[in-house]
Amino acid sequence: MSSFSKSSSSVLRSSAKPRPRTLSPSELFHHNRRIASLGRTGQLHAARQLFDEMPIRDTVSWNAILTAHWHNSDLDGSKRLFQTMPHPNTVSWNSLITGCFHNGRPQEALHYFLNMPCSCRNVASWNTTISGLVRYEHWDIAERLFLKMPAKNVISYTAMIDGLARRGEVDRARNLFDRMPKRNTVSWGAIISGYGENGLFEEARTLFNRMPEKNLVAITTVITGYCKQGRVDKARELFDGIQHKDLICWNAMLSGYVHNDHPGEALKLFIQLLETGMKPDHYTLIAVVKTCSSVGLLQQGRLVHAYAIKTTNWHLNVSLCNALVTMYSKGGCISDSELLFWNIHNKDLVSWNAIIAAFSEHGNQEKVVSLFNEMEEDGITPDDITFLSILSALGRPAKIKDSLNWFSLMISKYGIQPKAEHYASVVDALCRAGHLEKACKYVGGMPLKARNFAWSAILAACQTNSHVELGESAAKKLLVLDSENSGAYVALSNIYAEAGMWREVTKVRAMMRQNRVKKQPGYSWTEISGNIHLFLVGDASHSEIDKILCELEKIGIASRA
DNA sequence: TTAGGGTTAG
Repeated sequence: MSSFSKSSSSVLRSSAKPRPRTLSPSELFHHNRRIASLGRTGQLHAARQLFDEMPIRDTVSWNAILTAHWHNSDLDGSKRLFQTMPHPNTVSWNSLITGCFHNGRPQEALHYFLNMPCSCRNVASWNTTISGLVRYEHWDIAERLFLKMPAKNVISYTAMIDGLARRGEVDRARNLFDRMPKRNTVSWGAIISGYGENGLFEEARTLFNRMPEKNLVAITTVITGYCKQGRVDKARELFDGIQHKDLICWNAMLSGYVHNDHPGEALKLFIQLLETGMKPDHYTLIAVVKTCSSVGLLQQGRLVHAYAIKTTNWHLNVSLCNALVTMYSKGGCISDSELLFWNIHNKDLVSWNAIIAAFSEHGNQEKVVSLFNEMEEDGITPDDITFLSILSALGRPAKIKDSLNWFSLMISKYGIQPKAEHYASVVDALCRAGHLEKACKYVGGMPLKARNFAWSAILAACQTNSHVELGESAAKKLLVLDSENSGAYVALSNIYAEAGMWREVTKVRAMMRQNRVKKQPGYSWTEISGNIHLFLVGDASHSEIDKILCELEKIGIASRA
């Protein structure tokens, strides 16, 4: 009865053409393709509507809608479809496994793989599972499956090579590469990238030279390798030689400039990229935001933020948000930083580290600690970088007891091995609190690698406290570790000058000349209405220097004399 | 319709 009334009312309501009761094979094919494409482009609702309205469906239609659901973060929807679909095939199982991996559920993916009928498994099922496990760093199970799989193809070998290299076992990866029956450009790319990831740039370059057909992916890997070595000019040479560059390649060069502190080149390259008509993605924008961050171009950074909001319809990438949180903080706008942070839907460890570092740099100790607690309540486990921000915050103003407590908590409760920077933060706190002797004793118990930072902190403290004797000893220890440390010479010379020990000042300067040490001049800059104003110590070349000095005099930090 | 390599954030 109800079905009768439903259909009759729809007949009465609709003046449109009656819905066809079947589809031709070609129509079915096109409907299936449309569902897949809508699913891939984030239009799950439209995909589902089309699927629901289809008078007939085949397994391909079911697989397409199943994939569309997990593609749009609805893994449970995919699972329901899988249970109700009439004839699940190998592709249905494989798609579900892929969906589990894509939605952060590697255990479930493995469960489906192990429970699928053996007759149903094909080489893609094995490969999907192995590469997914590798992505989640479940190395041992991945390797066990690889050894167990009945017929390996070039994709299986490549997935395993990638896995071994990511695990840091690049020699084993190379061994597998040498033994694999057939190689293609992807396998070559995987091993070259593996060497690059492990910092073995020479090996990467040698293999690249031997590669039979050098494609864009391999060239991009080598560009990244050069940039990681700091050889941006070599990277640029390679980049300029590419005829048809894609966006990833542009992004690699761009972030190479950013990481090597060449903001001017980065911005020039970004403009060139825009001139090609290519549309920047979040990788591009992260590089630009970092550039703005490093040179204080807050207004331009805001424009990038607005552009990202507009082009993604507010679905901002989390890494880009993290970079923006840092940018606003470095630009002095901590409130914008915080506002943006709380609006990130899927905050990750880096997001929390970014906001904690922001408040740490702004000297807000209470906020740093309260954010740390909220982070834990949110189920995020802190890492060494989180603790670095906390320790750094507790040094200004110095809270010795807290600093030492957090330091031991980091080791005992969280199992994090302190790095040089952590020790340096504690030493810095001790120095700032005036406990210079205690700080020196503390350095004695530190690993050798960490001492460089620590002696620098002590030396700086000696300078502010005019502690000549300790300063001398700290500088000597630092210079034994790093004879070209210009900061050490300058600090020592300043300590002597402050104490009126001019003969010693002359000696230090002579030592600097002898060791050919040069002090890099320190610049500062600010951005006003899009113009950059650059300042150097003792520099009076600014067009409005008189006004500037007048203002500085008013606030008591300069004299026009 | 399912599987492998290159560019990210603190």
